[in-house]
Amino acid sequence: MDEVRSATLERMTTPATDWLRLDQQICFSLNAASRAFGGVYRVVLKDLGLTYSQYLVLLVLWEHGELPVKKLGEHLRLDSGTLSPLLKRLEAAGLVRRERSARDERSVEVRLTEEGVALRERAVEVPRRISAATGLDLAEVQDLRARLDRLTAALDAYGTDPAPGPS
Amino acid sequence: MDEVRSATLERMTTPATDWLRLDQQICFSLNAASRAFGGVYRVVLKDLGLTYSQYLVLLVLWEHGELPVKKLGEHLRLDSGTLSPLLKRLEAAGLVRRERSARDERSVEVRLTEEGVALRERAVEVPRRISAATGLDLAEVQDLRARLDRLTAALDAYGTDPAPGPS
DNA sequence: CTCAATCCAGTTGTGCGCAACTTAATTACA
DNA sequence: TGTAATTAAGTTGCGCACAACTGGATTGAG
Repeated sequence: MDEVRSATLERMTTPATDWLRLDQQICFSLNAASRAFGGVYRVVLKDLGLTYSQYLVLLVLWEHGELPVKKLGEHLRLDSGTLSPLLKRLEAAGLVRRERSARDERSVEVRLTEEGVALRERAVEVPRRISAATGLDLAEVQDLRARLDRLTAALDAYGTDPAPGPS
Repeated sequence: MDEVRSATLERMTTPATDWLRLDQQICFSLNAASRAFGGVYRVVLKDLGLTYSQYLVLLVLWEHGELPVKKLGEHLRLDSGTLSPLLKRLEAAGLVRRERSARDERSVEVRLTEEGVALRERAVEVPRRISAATGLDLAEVQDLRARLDRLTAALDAYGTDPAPGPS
């Protein structure tokens, strides 16, 4: 985007102040959708006694089995500041056990309890109910996911790589 | 991942357990993108001394002028439980004033201070910097916004209107 | 007019997300 | 080998989001 000096041209390009309109902000739509999802998940997960974030942790554990906190965080884009108390709550709920790795005393392995494994049976229906609430078909979901993941990658690069190209 | 034996059936009906994979969850991509945005906004808004949510409140006030808390919440999809403490902080920062409406003593009018109005000048460049970080062009942004807004509407209807069709 | 229902802002309590920090263990290198 | 740098998990502090609730103002049905 170039700087427009001339007053005449300025009328033709959108005035900078219009970019400050709420309904122009992609991030707001994103944020709103994310929170709307939260509301639906809150209802759907109520029976299981889980929050959405706790559900995500269990998804990863159901898929990958025992994992150190670090790896869990890489899958979920969360750090120990978020995960430590969350895992403590999951442990208190009897769904998960944490134990120091023997191989590396810094690391803590997180694994499902019997109860945690068993919960998967009841969680199987969750994605279907969520999918129904979105009203999206598979192709739309995959397209949207791809776009969002690219967007996330671009945003992650900000600061790290302000000029993404051959230097 | 399982080897697919009976191609015809298995292809059409993905095993329910596969729906529990993290990378199938649209909400996770959404959530991740939203948080990635948060990181960029945190950097960009640091100079202004604002959080992203505070910035959104100011966007609405810059656009609409004085508003009661209720209306503010409707624009932002937030309730008083979130807005009250947030507005208190904005007031403490000297950007906003709150006063009981004379016409309706239940209502509280939120208006910008001189300082709050002045901050707009410095905020004008924010959308440009955010836009640069996303790497999206205008058409992509608008398409994505439209999709997300439709998704939000569908999710909002969940519970309220389980069968949205002509009756 | 009356009083019950509704509405608005605010408070409380819980959980998430993240920066900044601490502690302890491991690794690297001089 | 000894020590400095790095790494992992946890803690603290802050702000946001939301459910559930309170208290006071307004509205409306009778």
